[in-house]
Amino acid sequence: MLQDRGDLDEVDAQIVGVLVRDARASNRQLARAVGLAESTVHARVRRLEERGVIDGYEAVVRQERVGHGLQALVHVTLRPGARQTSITAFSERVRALPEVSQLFFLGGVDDFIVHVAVADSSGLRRFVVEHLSGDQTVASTRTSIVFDYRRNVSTASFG
Amino acid sequence: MLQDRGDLDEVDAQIVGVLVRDARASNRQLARAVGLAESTVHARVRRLEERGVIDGYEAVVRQERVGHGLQALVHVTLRPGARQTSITAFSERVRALPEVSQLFFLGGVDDFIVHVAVADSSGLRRFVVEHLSGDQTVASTRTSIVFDYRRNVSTASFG
DNA sequence: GGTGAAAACCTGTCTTC
DNA sequence: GAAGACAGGTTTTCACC
Repeated sequence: MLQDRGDLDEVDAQIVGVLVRDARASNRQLARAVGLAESTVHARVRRLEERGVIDGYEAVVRQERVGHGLQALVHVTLRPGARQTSITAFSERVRALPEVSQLFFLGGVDDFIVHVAVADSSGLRRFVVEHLSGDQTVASTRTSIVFDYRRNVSTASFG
Repeated sequence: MLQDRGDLDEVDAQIVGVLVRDARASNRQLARAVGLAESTVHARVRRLEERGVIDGYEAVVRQERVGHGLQALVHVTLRPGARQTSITAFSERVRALPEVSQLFFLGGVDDFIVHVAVADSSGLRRFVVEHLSGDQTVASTRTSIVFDYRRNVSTASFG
């Protein structure tokens, strides 16, 4: 895997732009979009994957349609004495929990923000108590309900 | 689009589980994974899309490889008098900005948390000043650097 | 890098159960 | 719902530019 950053040319940027919006776009669609041959865009997509610019392709699931009607952000502060190892351990453990959809490790007042999707408020309470407050390394938590959540697949970043 | 929630059967849950991890999995791969015929999983995937369980397919881009070396979460509080309309307007405007990768609308102390990806700290400062602090409806902001960010594509949620 | 062409493979639809 | 079969599209490789 090479180590270049931010040097996507026009065409790569366009390709990424299409794939971010539709991971299943065919090479033919991509070829039309950028004005090159199918085999060429195919090679470029592969290079983007190899370089790690494209890190994978995921289906977007509406959590509320899978019985996860409630989302929350939980701010977590670890105990002041927490070592590197306990931070890593906490992070690894939490991130493996099925309720967790995202984990941010932060600089600032809070050490982590955990984005969770659960069935209802009792599921949320159970999650926080069992997996966060109950952890020895956790000093405090603060939970905010997510009313609305938007992931951006904005046009502007990529051609 | 039907309106059922959380009633995925075993097979649908497995299919979703595979597609969340690899949006480009073929019907053949899915068929093998769940032990049914290709045409059958094909029909099931379509139903999942129609029901809105699967909301789309996106390529995952490593922002740091596209010249966006710095990510931050910006907590935003709007002015107390902010009306429904100004909240909506703020949300729509911010979410369309190319630096914004996610927007959470919250209940609690903060009204919004904005996840941004920018080139560097001066880009971050510019973003916050120009698009957030500068907004009439914004009362205050608090910015935290994201040291590490994990999106979860955990096995456990889906069979 | 880019290309067209060929082979292997996959999707989408239809018919049947 | 599930399955096999088929036509048309798509991916992948390759020899050539």
